[in-house]
Amino acid sequence: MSKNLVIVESPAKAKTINKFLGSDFEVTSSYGHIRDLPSSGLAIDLENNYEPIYEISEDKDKVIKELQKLAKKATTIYLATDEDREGEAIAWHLCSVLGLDPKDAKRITYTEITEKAVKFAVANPRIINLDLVNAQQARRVLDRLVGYELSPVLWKKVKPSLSAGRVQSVAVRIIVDREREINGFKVESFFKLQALFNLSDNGKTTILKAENNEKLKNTAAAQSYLNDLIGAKFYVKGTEKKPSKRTPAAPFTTSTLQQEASRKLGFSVSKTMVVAQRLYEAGHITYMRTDSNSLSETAMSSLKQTIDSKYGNKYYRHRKFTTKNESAQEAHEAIRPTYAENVQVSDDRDEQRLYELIWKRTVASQMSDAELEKTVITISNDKNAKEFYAQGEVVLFDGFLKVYTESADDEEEADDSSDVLLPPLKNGLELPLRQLTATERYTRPQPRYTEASLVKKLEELGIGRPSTYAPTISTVQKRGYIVKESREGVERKFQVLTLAADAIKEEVKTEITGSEKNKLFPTDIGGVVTDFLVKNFSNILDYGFTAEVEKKFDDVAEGKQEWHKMIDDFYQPFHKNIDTTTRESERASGERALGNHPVSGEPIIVRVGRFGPMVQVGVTSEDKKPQYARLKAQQSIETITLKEALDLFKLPRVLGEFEGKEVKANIGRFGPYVQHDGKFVSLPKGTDPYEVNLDEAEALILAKRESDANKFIAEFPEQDIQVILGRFGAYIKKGKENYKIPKGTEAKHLTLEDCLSIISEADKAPKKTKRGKKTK
DNA sequence: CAGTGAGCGAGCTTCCGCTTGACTT
Repeated sequence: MSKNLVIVESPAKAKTINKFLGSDFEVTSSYGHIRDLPSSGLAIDLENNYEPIYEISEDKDKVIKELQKLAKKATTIYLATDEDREGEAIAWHLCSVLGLDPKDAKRITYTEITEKAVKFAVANPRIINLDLVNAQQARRVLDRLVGYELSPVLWKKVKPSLSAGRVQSVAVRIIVDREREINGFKVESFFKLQALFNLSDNGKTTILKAENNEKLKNTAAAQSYLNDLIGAKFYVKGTEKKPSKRTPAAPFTTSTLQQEASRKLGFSVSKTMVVAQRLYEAGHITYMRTDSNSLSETAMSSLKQTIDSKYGNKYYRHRKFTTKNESAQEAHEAIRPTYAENVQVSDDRDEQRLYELIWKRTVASQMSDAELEKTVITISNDKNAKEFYAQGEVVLFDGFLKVYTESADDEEEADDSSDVLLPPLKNGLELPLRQLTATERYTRPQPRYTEASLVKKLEELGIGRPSTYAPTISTVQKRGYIVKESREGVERKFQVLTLAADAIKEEVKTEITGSEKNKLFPTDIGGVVTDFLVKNFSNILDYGFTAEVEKKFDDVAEGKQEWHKMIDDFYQPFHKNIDTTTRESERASGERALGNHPVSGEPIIVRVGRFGPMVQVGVTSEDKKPQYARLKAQQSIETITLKEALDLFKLPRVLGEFEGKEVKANIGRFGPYVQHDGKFVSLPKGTDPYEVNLDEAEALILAKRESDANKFIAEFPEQDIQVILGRFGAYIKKGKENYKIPKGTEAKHLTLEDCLSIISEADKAPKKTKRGKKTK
């Protein structure tokens, strides 16, 4: 039987294409890359022109055996991997594994998955583009050289197991730089003005809100401003109307989907990808790792139908979005619903919500502009030349806004002027002043990054790819360079001056400022590593480094540059720098002197030690050892003060005696605790070991005793079996193993026989094996 | 994950970019 074999990258895609091609074709997938550099060792032959030493990727043995089997049966093999640098390389690796000649192989590509496009591709194969393959090899080799030569320098000079790379190190730097910008930001206050007027219309009185963009420097300026307007009469000076319009955003790419899912649904970057993957595999959306904004012709015509029938033809507008990003490779379409007519696709709440987001964004992208009208009323007075402006904006035609509005990153205080309909007012109409306020406001530094806004920044810099944004974010957190945290704000006072009924009133109010939710903060080790790398390898840490090497990869792809030469030009100076840095550079610990101890006069320093950030008092001498203390969770060696550092030596604290035994508070490996009579009790969240008093400690000790007493529901010592009430409910413990109790079983009533049968059932079932790291 | 309360001592750690699965002997 003669058969044609088509190999794509993704199994879900294979399934779809299989439907288009008849029974003469078998479509299968490579599951991404099939060969790569082994994870241990450099695997690049430096003596032999940087020849990469590839091996079949772990866990790809089976895939390859299957491919080889199918290839043997096939008369023609089509390599249909993605149309980009990585896809071309996969096709090339497939040639070597399947014994094909790349100069003779049938390589096919298409940017939209429709029957027409796929059949056309099959009818018009080309051969492998070796220049493009070499560009990929250069990319791969450069990343390996950078990553595997830089990381060991960090092991020697900072701490073992750290990592550095072209992408992750710049990602960390972005966060570190921003944090320092925020720490160095000088907050200034100013006064903002707002006037409220009474507006009478047929006996009904409404309030007209007006502002003035003047910023008053200080309290005195605000006082004199209000003073000048005591007794003033206000008039309408003029009304101006301006039409404006808004256009919809482009359909989603991976990066914009991650940003919107974060803002609108509160999804982390990795959650978005997991949920999108499920929608993709179920056939509800197109591929979710893409950098392209464009929609296929077929998708656009089905969107037209959906919009016409749901909202009417005047809501439809044909739009073609081009991808702005220079680094985009556009091997896929934008992320869109596969069938625009489907609105409800899943019973899973997260899947359905993400799908709706994608649906709305895609549909809106083919809808008409929204037409708006902005009205500005200028208000003058009889005392001086100051003017106020009342602004309103109304939607004349909603267009795409009927379906979707993109949200913004910086959630500035809601814009008052939007959606306010201003009545037509005659010039010269008097507006009685209700009140005029000058409110103290504060300047704000740039906001901290969220996972999603970091992805946006990386994409702007051309760093990383759709398939790596989520893994990169998780790597920098796993290495301990960055933490995602929420932090509580602090109270801040602000003044409010109000002019009403010809009198000025002054008040002081308080607000909460600086609270953060799920933002990215650098750790001290992140700061130390960034400083070390910027100092010694500034070119690689440069925000533009990736963009620069990408240009060179492009030259290789276009056949204008030989790849070994390109790598050699980079590697020679880079490796020399690795050598000198290893030899000459000092160990980096971020050490900073805070001053001297107020009593003993000993020097006090902070630095990152083997177990993390710490304070050291004194230095090692013959008769004295220095004292150490760890920094608290949200403290940093960059910002801690001398006083805060000294406070850290208050632990362990002796709180007093309870039942004749000492009660101590301290912080241990598992967080803060109190210790009494040889027993440890963890402090609950919000209880500070520096503040906790004896009464609170006693209550905690008694509560722990109580829960310990209830902990053992049943015991069968003869079999070493216990039924224990744990944090997540009751469970069975035999020796060192733990066993779940089946749902619906009362733990209290378990007999020894019940336990034994649960245990033997569990032992029979296949054990969940953890996805282990490669072992040789 | 099922309950702990230190302080390595030999050998390993690490990159970026494609893609999903999680076994028989």
